[in-house]
Amino acid sequence: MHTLSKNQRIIFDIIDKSPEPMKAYSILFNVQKKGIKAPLQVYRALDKLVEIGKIHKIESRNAFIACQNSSCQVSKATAFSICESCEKVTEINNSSLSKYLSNFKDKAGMKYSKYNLEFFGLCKKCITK
Amino acid sequence: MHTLSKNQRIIFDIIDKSPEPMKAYSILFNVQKKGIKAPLQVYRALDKLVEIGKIHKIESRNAFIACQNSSCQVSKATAFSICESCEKVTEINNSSLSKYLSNFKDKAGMKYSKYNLEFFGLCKKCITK
DNA sequence: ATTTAAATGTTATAATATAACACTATGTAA
DNA sequence: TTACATAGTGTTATATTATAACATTTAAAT
Repeated sequence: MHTLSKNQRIIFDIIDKSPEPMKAYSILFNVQKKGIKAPLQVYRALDKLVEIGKIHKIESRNAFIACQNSSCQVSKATAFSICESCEKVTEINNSSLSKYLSNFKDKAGMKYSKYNLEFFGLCKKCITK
Repeated sequence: MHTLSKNQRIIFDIIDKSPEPMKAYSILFNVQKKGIKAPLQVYRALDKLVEIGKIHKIESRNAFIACQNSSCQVSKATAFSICESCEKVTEINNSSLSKYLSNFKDKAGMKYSKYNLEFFGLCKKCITK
């Protein structure tokens, strides 16, 4: 198991505690009191945390959330639901979906090693508003 | 059917002719000779073109490609394959996949109106290298 | 013709991300 | 335990991506 470095730990903890995806500069602002002063320090930690699967990047939002799936060691098969009204993001952990996508082959004959899926819509709360 | 405005036409044409996804500032550079001078002119056209489904944004690359699918009027169900070596991007047009994803419901009870899927891997050419 | 909506042009600036370089800590293997 | 390699840190500067605000023009709809 990977041991997080000091900066990686600080940055993972703040993302993990956040109820919503965090943007890099918001993370930076929040960790300045802990001595992390420069964007690059944040981005380096983010890169590593993504690489080892502790966090995921929500590409359509340029934001990061902690992995919700304890068995997820690397970010090679990710799916998220995103509410376009309240911006709540949830990691989807559905074995039927992941099986379907992991086995998907298209006619171009590409060998896929990774995928990322983002669903957009309205969450339960926002539907009724 | 939507008629493109002058800037929209210029910007669509250059994306449509490009063999690979184009980034906004690369588009800007290429259309300066046609009188489009400012980033905002490009972004406004891109926004509109995405909205009407003439182009798609490849979120993981911050780049834009013309829609390959003549029946695709709006960008509400998109899937792409991306070669991580040569960066070739292809729009996937697979009815089994789109049916599966359009009908997908997860336990959170969200109502999905849109999805975007990106597969990553190596294309045929790059596998053999 | 008048009104409305959509698109344009322009300047400035915000937000996101990386390059380059010097240095420090940690793990590993002789 | 020293040497060596690898990963991580700190820092300044800068590149890249994207939007705000406001004035004006064009196109479409009544």
